[in-house]
Amino acid sequence: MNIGQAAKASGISAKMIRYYESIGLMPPAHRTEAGYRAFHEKDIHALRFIARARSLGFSVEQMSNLLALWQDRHRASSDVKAVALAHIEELDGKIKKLQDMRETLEHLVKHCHGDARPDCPILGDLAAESVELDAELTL
Amino acid sequence: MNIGQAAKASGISAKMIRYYESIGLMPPAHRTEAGYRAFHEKDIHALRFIARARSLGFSVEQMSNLLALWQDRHRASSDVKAVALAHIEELDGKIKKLQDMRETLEHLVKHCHGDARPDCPILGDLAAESVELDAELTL
DNA sequence: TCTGAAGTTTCCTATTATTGGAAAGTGAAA
DNA sequence: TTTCACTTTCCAATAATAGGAAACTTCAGA
Repeated sequence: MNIGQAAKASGISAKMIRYYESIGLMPPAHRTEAGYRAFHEKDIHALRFIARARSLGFSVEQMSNLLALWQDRHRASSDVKAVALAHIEELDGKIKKLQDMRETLEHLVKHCHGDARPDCPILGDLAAESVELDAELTL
Repeated sequence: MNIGQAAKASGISAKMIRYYESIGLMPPAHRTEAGYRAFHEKDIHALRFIARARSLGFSVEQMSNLLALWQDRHRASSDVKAVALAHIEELDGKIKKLQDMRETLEHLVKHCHGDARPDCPILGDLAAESVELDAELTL
């Protein structure tokens, strides 16, 4: 199987397959005599594993852990669960941050006329004198 | 005001202040005879504006728009509102994506014993044969 | 006035995951 | 044999930020 076919079969671009190999997430692929990478079923499985993990937002480093656990038949499911839970917390943190931003912005938008007049609380907020920072300066 | 003081007063690191200047988000700072950047109140205002916008998740490009609107006394508040609304949609998209990931992962975690045994539905899901991709290949 | 510390300058590097391109080589079919 | 699609490696770019090096400036203390 060439890299192009492996890409189609796994949903990971050829570029990224080479990249994952270069950083050691995937082991060096076998090669044909001419130097073409040759992928076997086992490799495709690993690539799909990676694709799925990526779609769940795992970083390359986390995927590296997951792959190691996956390939260790004697892993404890608690180890896997720990990685997953840590990732959930990470996701929660990001979600919270985005929701906070969204809320603030929503609030500002609600108070903006949104007409031809120039006065706008959104810009007003952005330009507000930040008293807190001044306070910090005097600490 | 030196760059270090400007950094403290605005909450933006000296590195980033130079960066924002280099990409044109901030106009070139005035210079002392020795070549040190000299910041005035007006600059600090702009930097704080940027800091606030950053904290709301606006990208450099969006901030560039907002700054232009801010400095245009005749802007229509509807223009500002449009930028903000577009950003809210962007945030919503990101939030949704993260929540979807979180949900899937939460579901998997719930079904994982999390003990010393090796069987784990999390890895099971990651390693699952992806039938959809095969189907796509035959299109 | 000299000296040293702290601040500043520019330039280069790295990060993360991904995409793009160029130049050269390979595969396969007509 | 030509041609087209594919592959190879290498280099560059993205967005926002951080780190460091070498050279220069400022300023306070001796």
